[in-house]
Amino acid sequence: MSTETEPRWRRLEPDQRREQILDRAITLFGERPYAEVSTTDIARETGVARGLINHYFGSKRGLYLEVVRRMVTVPVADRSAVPDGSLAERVEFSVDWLLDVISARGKTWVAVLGTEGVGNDPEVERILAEADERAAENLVRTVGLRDAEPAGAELRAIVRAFGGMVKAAGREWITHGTLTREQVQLVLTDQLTALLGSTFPRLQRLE
Amino acid sequence: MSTETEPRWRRLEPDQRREQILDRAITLFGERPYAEVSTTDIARETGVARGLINHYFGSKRGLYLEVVRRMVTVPVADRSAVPDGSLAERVEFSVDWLLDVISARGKTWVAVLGTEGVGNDPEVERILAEADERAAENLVRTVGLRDAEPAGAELRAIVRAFGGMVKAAGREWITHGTLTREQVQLVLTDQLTALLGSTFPRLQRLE
DNA sequence: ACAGCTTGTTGTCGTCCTGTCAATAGTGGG
DNA sequence: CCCACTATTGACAGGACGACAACAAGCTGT
Repeated sequence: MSTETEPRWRRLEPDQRREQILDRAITLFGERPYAEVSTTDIARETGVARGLINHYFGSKRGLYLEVVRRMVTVPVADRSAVPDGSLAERVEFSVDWLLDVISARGKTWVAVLGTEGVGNDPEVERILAEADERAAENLVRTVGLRDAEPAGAELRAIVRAFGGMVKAAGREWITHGTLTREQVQLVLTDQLTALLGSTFPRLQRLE
Repeated sequence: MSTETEPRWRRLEPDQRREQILDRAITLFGERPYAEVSTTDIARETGVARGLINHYFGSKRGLYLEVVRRMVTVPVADRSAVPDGSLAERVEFSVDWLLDVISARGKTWVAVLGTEGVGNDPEVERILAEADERAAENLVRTVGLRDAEPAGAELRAIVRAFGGMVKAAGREWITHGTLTREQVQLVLTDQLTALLGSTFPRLQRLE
């Protein structure tokens, strides 16, 4: 009779375990509001002791911030595929690429950026602001406008504002189904073209 | 020696007490994230027993939903002051009115709509969706477009999307100070004019 | 003025959640 | 094969939330 010394738990690399917990947390935080998700739930579903969460992330809040950080990280566009044509063409390409990203994340993306709520949270705000900034910079470069040109700050600001419309339009498309992808594509392309080609120059003259 | 029988607590009208608690809750939820605000805090600052909160709002979550509902309620535009001129003029007027509203709420408004986070909360989402819808309807009427015209649903959808840019632009102006009110005014007016006058007609032809 | 009654308000109790920490047990290296 | 390292556990203490029964403020009718 072989004495089965089956271990009660496996010892993993810190990064692996960390990732494991983070994965479950992303799912759960995407399903219910913050307060409704207990660290006990996350631990049980991950199959680890609750204390391990605190060990890796410090606190429930720390884990939450990691989730947010992970979810809002937007991939960088492959700039080699950007056409050399007119502004309108480059804008069209960029918008299409943006919608691809949104489409790929689907409902998960909505669970992140779809819900706004009351509750001043400086940390979360900072994370989201940085993500927006990166996305805006990325878009500006992809479209081919010089970031270093005068009034670059204003340019990025209005592109960030445009980002707000991208999110809202994405929600109309993905969650509510009130607009088709083609319609969203048309609206955003039109708007961004007008913003960069017509409004932005006038904005500089305004000062 | 007059026996001072000073009551330990005053008995208020339900509506008054409710309002009192709600006021403090709005302040506190605006300062810290949901989990950091305890009902004990709210009760202490309001000067009532903690149990009273549960009596009036059922649960902490119930109180929170009331706060959200209260904060996102957008006033209705006074339509008698709307000019009869061209689309561009009416748009300009509407945007100016919108910025007045935002300006009046200031930092409080930002505390509400500024923070997005992870956490799928159907209730909150519904409240915000309804508020967006009302704001969109309101804007459409103010600008003078017939709501009943064909493709009214699409029209409201893209106006709701535009609302996302209004919020984001408002944040740039109010919190970050990266845009002036005049700049925001110009951007939003331009964008909305293009959206309604040029993009929307093409959108209908798309189907 | 006073007793009675309505109901706004309190305080406590049980349950659950979170953060800390010492103890435990996988497991790779010597 | 065994030991040291450390990933992981389990228990403990403080605190938060929701439920509920008891209490008292203040109006009402006499």
